[in-house]
Amino acid sequence: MNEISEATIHRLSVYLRFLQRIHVSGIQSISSVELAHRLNVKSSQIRKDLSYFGDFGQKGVGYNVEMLIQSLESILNLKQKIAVCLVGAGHLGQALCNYNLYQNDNIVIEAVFDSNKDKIGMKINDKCVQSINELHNTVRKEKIKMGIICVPHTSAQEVADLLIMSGVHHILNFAPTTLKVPEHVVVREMDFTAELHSLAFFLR
Amino acid sequence: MNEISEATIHRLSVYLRFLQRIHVSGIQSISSVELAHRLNVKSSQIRKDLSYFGDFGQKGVGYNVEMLIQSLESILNLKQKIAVCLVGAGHLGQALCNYNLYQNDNIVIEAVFDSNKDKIGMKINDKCVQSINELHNTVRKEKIKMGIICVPHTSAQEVADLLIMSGVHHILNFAPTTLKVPEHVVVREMDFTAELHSLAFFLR
DNA sequence: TAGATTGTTAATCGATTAACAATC
DNA sequence: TAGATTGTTAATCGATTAACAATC
Repeated sequence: MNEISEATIHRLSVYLRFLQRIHVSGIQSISSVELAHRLNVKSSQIRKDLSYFGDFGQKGVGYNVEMLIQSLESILNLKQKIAVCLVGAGHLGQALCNYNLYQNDNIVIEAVFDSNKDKIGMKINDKCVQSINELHNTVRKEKIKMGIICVPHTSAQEVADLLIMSGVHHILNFAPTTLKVPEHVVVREMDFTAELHSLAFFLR
Repeated sequence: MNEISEATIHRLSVYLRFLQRIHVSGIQSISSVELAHRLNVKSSQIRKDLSYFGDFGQKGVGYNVEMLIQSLESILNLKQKIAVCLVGAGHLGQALCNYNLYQNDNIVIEAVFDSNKDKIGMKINDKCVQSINELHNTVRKEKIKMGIICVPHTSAQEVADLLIMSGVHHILNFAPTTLKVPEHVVVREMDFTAELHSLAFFLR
């Protein structure tokens, strides 16, 4: 089997989101051409992405929306609850906590940490902000699998090291800095600044 | 000349950020090998990325940090002020407004819009939240070139259309939805959910 | 001069796309 | 059966990397 690319996985998530929405609005079947048209990709791209994981369509007919949603959720590991922690309860961290409310999936922020004494004990979206010193214990107790870093860039590496030491090997990094991590750790960078710079470049 | 890829531009921004930091700490020269090591890329990647735009290094010596910063800022169009507007003054929008304070570049949020009457008139980081009805006029008056969308996914397309109609053709979209835009419009998606799903996939 | 490092070429690698046989 | 659409192959396209001559 060929390696599954990050780009493919990213698109599967986009497909899933769209399918969930049309499912709610009552659409029961869709073709790769129609899906491609709505999501600005090529239909062959969609069929290829799906083909890495199985046969989900029916020739001459298309895909059953409900069934494809189930399959994608299963592929993406979204059938079981995934406990996540968030480090850094500043503006962005608080926004992300609240944002999560809108999601209809099983990825749940179970703990929020900060190093600032003024923030500790504060309630955000029903979660009490804990001291970063609690991180190691809470991660174990709550079986936390993923970490979201929303601290200033000056402490992001330190936080990443702490997460990894505590057994969290899947990290979403909002801090504007490049993290150094061991090979087995998976990091995704949400690089707001780089995207703005890229837009600036294309202004001409 | 070959097409410059989006990936290259993204990396230039990452290089720039790192160089700015080491410049502050007094480092005056760096080689592509050292830079590559710190930023988890290959040194030949860095040299190739730069080669699209000119010769910035000195053989046998490396790159002058100050000079390379100037060159990258110029390439990325960051020498002049770029006026940006933000649509959607919810938690995320507010966080981004404040976040911007930390940036040392010329990309400045000049206006904030919302459709919610309770939000209009509110002050965020010294900017008064304006009604979305003002968008068209303010964009012209303030010469706004880029838009950041932070509204719920249900109104994101509508906001994108309004921005484009008002002359804003460079959009950073934080709403979890795929926008349909004309070919000449540049959109970057900050897809928080897709990144989380991608991490979920790699949990195994 | 010897050592270091660039800029660039050519090779490699991987991802996207078109095309079509299979089949509902 | 005729029309539609999948799953998959092979071709294309583009991006990354290794290697090295040039040169500081």
